[in-house]
Amino acid sequence: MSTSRPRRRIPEASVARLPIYLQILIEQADGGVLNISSEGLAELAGVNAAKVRKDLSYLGSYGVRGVGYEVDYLIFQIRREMGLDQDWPVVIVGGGNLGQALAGYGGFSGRGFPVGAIVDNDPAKVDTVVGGVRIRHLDELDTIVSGTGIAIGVIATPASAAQEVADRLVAAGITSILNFAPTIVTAPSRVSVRTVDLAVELQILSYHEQRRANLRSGTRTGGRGTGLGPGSATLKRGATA
Amino acid sequence: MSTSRPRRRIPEASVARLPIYLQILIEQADGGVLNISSEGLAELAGVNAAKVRKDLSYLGSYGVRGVGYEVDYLIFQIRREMGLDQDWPVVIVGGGNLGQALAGYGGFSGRGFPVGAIVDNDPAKVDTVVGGVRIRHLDELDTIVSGTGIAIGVIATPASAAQEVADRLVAAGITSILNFAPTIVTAPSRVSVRTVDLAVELQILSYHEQRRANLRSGTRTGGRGTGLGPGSATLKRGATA
DNA sequence: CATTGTGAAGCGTTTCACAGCC
DNA sequence: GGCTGTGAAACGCTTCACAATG
Repeated sequence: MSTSRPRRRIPEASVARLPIYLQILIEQADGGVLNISSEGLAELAGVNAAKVRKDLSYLGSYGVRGVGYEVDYLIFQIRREMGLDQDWPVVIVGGGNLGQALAGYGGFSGRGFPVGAIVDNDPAKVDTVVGGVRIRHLDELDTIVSGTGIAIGVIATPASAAQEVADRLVAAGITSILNFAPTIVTAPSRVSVRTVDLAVELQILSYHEQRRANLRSGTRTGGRGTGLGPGSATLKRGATA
Repeated sequence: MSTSRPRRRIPEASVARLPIYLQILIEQADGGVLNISSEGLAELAGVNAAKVRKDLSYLGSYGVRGVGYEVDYLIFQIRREMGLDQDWPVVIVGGGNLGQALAGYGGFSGRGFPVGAIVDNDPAKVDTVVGGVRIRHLDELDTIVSGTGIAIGVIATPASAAQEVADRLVAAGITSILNFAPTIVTAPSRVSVRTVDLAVELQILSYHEQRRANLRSGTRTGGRGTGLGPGSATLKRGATA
């Protein structure tokens, strides 16, 4: 019974929004809402209604003209299309601050990504328990991956270790990587890599913040003029922890 | 003379990449590299060289034909344009797992975003110390913001509290919000909001993971795990053809 | 007749390709 | 000669607008 098949390729921009719709739809379903229009969903998601319709159209024609979409059915379809009708256990590499937070944070397990394993190369961390999972040694990665079929690795190490860790994850058979280290990691094209750099997000905000400040004061900030010398740019060199 | 500001608006897509170039340039400078070509920078950033040149051109004409870009000078210019020639202290709302990790994570303070304050509404958490900062009560937000001039708020609460927290941040005078709660938060247009939903990132990976699995086998693998994930959707409705 | 699904226009981003300059 | 800076082409995403339809 091949349940599969609207196998068209969904544009990346839409793929990034479907989880957001899903989240909203689940909330609505919990609240007892049975149907929703593209307009209503758009409002809740903070986007344009036409965009919602186009996004949903990539899943198939699951709406009813004049009525809207059946919430439960849409949830089912998005889950199926996104591969969220199964759990995807992850292995977290790095038992430091961030790794511990990720392991303890219910947001992973609660949404279908249970923490299957945590590894670290620091013997002092090995065998401590975080979020109910015992930290194992990085060298056990191969065993863990082949033994559990885990497909997704999360890098929560310092930037300096990230590429090596990525290489080891790939060698162990991981096919998707979520990288929280503030550095680019590369992998063979068969492996998906996404990098989330928390400081980059703040830096983007900083740009807008600064731009508003400049607009308010009308003129350019007198501050540092022609200064060729990074006299002040010598500030903190990122001691990426 | 007159190094007046290149007051043009930088496209968002470029704004999002400049911090990445900056990171790389700082590493290069630390390694003693004095000059870099768009080609070299592109390689390190994992993007196309023309893109690098176009991105940098929004800052002004800071390259030298036939030679490349002076690393230190470029660092200085990107910092200036992004508003990173000053620190932007942040206030973290939520002293739970994620809030603690963010506070302890050197990646914020180390890159110009020191944690100026942490607040929580749980009396049990108030006065505990995280990452060297004492948690204060949420109600002190106004005092904190007006007293310190903090402009950026980080939401690290459960989804259910996020919108209310956002409202309070805005009321307190915050003008940029980085939201880690898995929900949309809205704010007046004068306030910048960015949402980082860690589970969404994993869900995007899931899509690609699942897509690869389907391509390999043609039909859906039974896989491990639960048939239907968490949540309440029980309704399935017939085949999907 | 409210609302979907979708061609087509509009717009921002990426990439090409080469003139301009050191 | 080598590399930047940038018009122009190509691309992908968003939005419009409306015919299709339960």
